[in-house]
Amino acid sequence: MGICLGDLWDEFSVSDPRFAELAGCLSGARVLRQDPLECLIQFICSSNNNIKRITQMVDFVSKLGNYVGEVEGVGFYQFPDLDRLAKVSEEELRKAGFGYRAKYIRGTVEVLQSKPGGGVEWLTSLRKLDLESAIEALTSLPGVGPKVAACIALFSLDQHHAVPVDTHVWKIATRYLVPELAGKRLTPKLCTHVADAFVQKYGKYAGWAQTLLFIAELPSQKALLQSLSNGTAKDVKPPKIKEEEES
DNA sequence: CGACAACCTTCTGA
DNA sequence: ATCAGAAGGTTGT
Repeated sequence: MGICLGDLWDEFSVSDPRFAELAGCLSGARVLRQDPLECLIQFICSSNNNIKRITQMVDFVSKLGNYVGEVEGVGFYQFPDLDRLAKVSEEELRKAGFGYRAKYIRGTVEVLQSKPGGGVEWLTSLRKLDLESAIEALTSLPGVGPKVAACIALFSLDQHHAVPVDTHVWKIATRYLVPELAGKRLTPKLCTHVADAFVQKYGKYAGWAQTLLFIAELPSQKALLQSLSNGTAKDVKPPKIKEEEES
């Protein structure tokens, strides 16, 4: 029954030689099956944003939930439920640095709360829909466009062939998958086109393929991959420490 | 449909 | 030191 992770990477490697080298270094990579509400809120935070700030924002939301415990000096919290999230005002979120995403979160929480059978139940029920319907439902939420919807579908709704197309994936795609589109600007239509191309090439687990290609492209991973192939992993430079001001 | 500006904030590179 | 530009997009026109 279950498909083995190794088999999956091998399968991708057959249809794409580039995978062979990547899968060697990142063979343990996998796609999480996140809690849908947590995933939704997190990816609303991610839009037009950088990883560092996204992390701060997600930390803020997490700490609204119940404290679970501490591991190696790091505190952990239960992700807040819908009712808890509903108690946070747009202003509080803005003060916490959410910017215009504050009203997206507010709006989405409100829409979810208005769902007859319950917002979380509604979200979870999207697992039973086909990808297109799930995306359509998700994009009805404020702050959720095609990219964020695809992320939620892939990372929490069992839609393994959902392919989130953002600026990174677009660059990857125009380099390896659809070179004829290089130079063009990313429109919603081309978004779909790229996603389809991924599915055509990698099949029903296309989202997993996209994820591996994507993380291999992250600067942090690139440095690591580079050092691994050089055998200089121990020479990776530590992150730069902020200089103190003299006054 | 496609193009384009606006949107919060933080960080980076020239 | 300063400042445009980008950062895992979405929305409205």
